[in-house]
Amino acid sequence: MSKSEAESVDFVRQIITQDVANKKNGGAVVTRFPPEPNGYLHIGHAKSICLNFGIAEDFGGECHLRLDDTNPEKEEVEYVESIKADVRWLGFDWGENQFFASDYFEQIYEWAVKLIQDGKAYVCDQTTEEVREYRGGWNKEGKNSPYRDRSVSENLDLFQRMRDGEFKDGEKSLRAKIDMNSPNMNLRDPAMYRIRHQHHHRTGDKWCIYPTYDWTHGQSDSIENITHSICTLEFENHRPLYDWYIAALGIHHPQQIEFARLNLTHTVMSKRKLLELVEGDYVSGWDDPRMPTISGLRRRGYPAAAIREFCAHIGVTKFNGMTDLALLELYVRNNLNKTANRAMAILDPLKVVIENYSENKSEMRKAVNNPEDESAGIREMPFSRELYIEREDFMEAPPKKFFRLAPGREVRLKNGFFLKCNDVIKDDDGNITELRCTYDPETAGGKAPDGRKPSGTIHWVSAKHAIDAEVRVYNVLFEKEKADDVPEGVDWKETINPSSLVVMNNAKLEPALADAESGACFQFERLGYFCVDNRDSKPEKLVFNRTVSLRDNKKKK
RNA sequence: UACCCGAUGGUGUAAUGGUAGCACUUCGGUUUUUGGUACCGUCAGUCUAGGUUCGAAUCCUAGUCGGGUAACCA
Repeated sequence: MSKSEAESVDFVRQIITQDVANKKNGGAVVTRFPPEPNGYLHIGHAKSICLNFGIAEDFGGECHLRLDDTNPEKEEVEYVESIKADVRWLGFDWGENQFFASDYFEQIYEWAVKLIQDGKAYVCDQTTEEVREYRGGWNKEGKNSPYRDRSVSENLDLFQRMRDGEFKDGEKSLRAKIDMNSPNMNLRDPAMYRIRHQHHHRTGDKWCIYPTYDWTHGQSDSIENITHSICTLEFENHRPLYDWYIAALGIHHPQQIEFARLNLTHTVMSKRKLLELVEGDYVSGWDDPRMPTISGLRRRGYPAAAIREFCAHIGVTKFNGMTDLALLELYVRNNLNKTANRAMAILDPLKVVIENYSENKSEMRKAVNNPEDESAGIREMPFSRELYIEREDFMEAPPKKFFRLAPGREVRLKNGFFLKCNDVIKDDDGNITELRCTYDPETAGGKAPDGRKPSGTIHWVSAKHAIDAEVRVYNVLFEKEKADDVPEGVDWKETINPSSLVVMNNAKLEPALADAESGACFQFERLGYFCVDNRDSKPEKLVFNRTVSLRDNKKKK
C-alpha cells in the first residue's frame, strides 16, 4: 500500500473521528451490519461488512450483526445461516453481538402505542390503492386520510385489535401522522405496521402485525446503542423519517450516514435478480462460481483476504460509480500469486511421443512449488516417453509472434528438457492427433551446453502418470459491462454469456494433485489459478474450478 | 415536472483555501525455465459559466450531466 493510500481516510471515518474527538456518545463507536435474511450475501455486502467491522476495529468499538427480519414473506433460516457463515468466512467476528430486529417486536409495539398516545400515529382503513392515491406525487399534493383524525382511544383500541388478529391482511395499517404535503414522499404519513397473517421464521405465529423497515431500523439501532448507522445511498431520503421517529420517541439518537453501494461490471447485484438466476436455473445455485455471492466467490476460489483488500482499495464515497471486475481479479491474482502452489495441468491434451526416450524408462523431475515462497519447497514430477501438452501450445504454421512448439522448432519443457518437434500425425479428417518429437538429454538443467535458447517454455504432464479431471473454466456471466442495461422489452437474462461455463472433461493433471483437498487453490502453470470444487469434486473424480486466468500479455509486444 | 445527493485522467480514489498525488489500465523497456511475477519509464484529470479571495478541485450562485425517491419491500 502506498503512503497516501495508508493515510487517506474515507468521509465516514472522518465524521466518526470528529465525533470521537468531540466526545459524542461518550466517545464510543458502535456500528452494525444489518442484512435482511432474504437471500445470500454478495460482494456488495462485503463492502458494507468491511466498512462497518473495519470501523469498529479502527476505533476500538464494536460491530453488531443484526438480521433485519421484519418481513416474514421473504425471510428464511437458511439465509440466516448463510449470512453468518459468509461474514465469518470474510474474517469478521461479531462476538456476542448477534441480534434480530424481531427481538425488539414487543418494544417497538410499545413505542407505537406511545406515538398513538402522543397523537403522532393513527390506524388507517385505506387500501394500498387508496393510500397511494391520497399520497399524491412529486407534483401532486397529498390529501389527508379520512381516518387521520381518529381519537387516541379509538386508535388504541383498533391497534390492539389489529394485534389480536381481528382484521384481515391489508384491512388496516398504522401510520405516522406527519405531513401529507411534504416534498419528501417518505414523510407523507408513512406506514408503521401492516397486517400479515404469516408465519415468521423466529417469532412463529405470535404476531400478525409486522413493523416496516422505517419504523424498525432506527429504533433497533437505538436499542443497541449504535452510534453510526451506515447504509447505502438510496436511504438518504429516509433519513428525515429515521430522525423523526427517534426524536418523537426521545430515545438515543444514532447518526445515519449513507455511502455509495458497489457496482461491478459484467455482473448483477440485486438480490431480486440473483434470486431469479437461481430459481430460473440459469446458474446451479446461490454458490454457483459465476455468482457474485460470497459463497459463489468462495467456491470459485477467491481468497477472503483478496476480497478485503479489494474493498479497502475501492474506498467509500457518495459517488455512484461502476467498478471494473478486473480490479477485483487483480487482488485475487496478487493474493494467489503469493500463496498458491504451482502445478502442471493440461486442459486440452495433445499427445507427444519422444522417439529417442526409451519405452520403459521414466524419471522424476524436480519442480519448485512456489517461486514467490521458498518455504513451499519442491516436488517431483514423473517424466516419460509419452507426454501431454496443451493443444494450443502447438501450431503447424505459426505466426511470427508465436513462441511455442511448431514443426522443426525447439521449446523447453518446464522443469524437463528441450523438446523438438519432427512430425505431425493426423487422422483422416486432418485433425492433429499426435506429435513425434525428440528431446535433448543434455538440457536437463533447462539450459543447453552449447548455449542455444529455445523459443519458449511450455508445461506438460507424463501421459502414463497423469490423473484425469474435470476442469470448469468460468468466464463473465454477462459480456456487457453494464449487465442489466438492456433495451426496452428485452429480458436482462437474455444477455447471459453462453460461454460463462466451459467444461474441460479430459483434463490431465500431474499426479501430485491426486490428494488435493476440497477448496485448495493452485496455479496451473501458464493457465491461471484453479481450486478444488467444494461441492462436486471426489477423490475418484477431481473437479477443479478456474478462479481466474493469469494475466495475458500475448497481444502486446 | 418536485425533492435529495453527487461530479477530479479510461477506472477506483487522495488533496478539507496554498505544488492536483496514488493504484489499476494504456504504451515502451529490463529481468525471467510461467507470454506469470518483479522492476523501470510513459500517456492521461479538477463538468460549464460567473463570483468571493493574494490564492479555488475545495467556498457562493446559476447551469449541465448522472444517480436516488411517489411498497402496507428492505
